Amino acid sequence: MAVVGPTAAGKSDLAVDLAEHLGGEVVNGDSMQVYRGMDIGTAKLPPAQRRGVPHHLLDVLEVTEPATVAQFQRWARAAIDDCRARGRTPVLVGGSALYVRAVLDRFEFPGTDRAVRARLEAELDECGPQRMHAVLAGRDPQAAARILPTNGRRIVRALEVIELTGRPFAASLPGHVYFYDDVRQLGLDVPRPALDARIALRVEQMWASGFVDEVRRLEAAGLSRGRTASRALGYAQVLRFLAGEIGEDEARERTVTATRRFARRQDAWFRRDPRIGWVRYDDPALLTRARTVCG
RNA sequence: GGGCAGGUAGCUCAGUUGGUACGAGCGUCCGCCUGAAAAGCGGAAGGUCGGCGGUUCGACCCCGCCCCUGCCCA
Repeated sequence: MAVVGPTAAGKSDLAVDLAEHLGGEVVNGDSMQVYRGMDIGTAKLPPAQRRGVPHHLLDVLEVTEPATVAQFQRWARAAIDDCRARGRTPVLVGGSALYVRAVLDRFEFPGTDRAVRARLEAELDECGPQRMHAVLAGRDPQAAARILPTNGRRIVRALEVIELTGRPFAASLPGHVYFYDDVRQLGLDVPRPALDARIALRVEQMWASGFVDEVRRLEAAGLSRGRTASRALGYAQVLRFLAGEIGEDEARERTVTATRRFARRQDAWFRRDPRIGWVRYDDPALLTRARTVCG
């Protein structure tokens, strides 16, 4: 069972409800809640609100460690297998669309290599994306055609994969085909205006709950050195505030707008997946409907 | 009542010494996305340039009046 949808839609609570009703356990499907200490800013469900339902893949990384989809895929599948082996229904919950798909769908990630990656990134810095794209076009015209010449990140990864595997890089997502036999996906549908209001409220509550102090603590533990964690919504903005680059109010406002944009991107990912059964976030019979979707 | 500053995209503002608004940031909408994905990248829609009149071949840019906003003086 998977619960997806944009941020601030109420996925975490619903996941606990479902897990209780299904006799299951929650598997986190959120790219940032995997970090220990990143609690307020990721709206991680506090232990007290988990009502005794086991949660997997929360707090498994230090903020200085990079997170990757491929590693997450292995962990999540292991957690899912573990639940099933014990006869418990895994409820994957999260808004990181790529993470969720990587777990649920037939996704295979070609390997990576620190040295190769570092070299290509250095080249990108020197030559710029346009010239790297030209190189890619020479090695894999198909991939080059699918990747914009301005997107340095994707160009580098494509070149890395080609170099490591000696094969062309697909450069496009696989189809919506499940890796598991019986998967149900529930999407929480929140109309834009309501979503925007919830995001604004959430950010306000984050600040009121001591978010800035949380970031300050994590920064002391090396947050800004973390390649992945330092980019998290809110954390990135507060780090800039702590560095004196912007004011605190500006950091908060930017967190709101960046989160709004993120929510729209999430929505775009999930809306495209025809397998998701949508339920209004404010449906009075939310749980009943959700259980219907569960089959 | 007088003076000054300003009224240009949904918002904040740039801009043209008079010749089709080059706009920018934010917002909005849409798309892409395979080891950083709460990341990265792309595209689109939006303006009768406050109103009316005048000068001019031609005004958003000049002149007059009016309206609105802010500040200052009475």
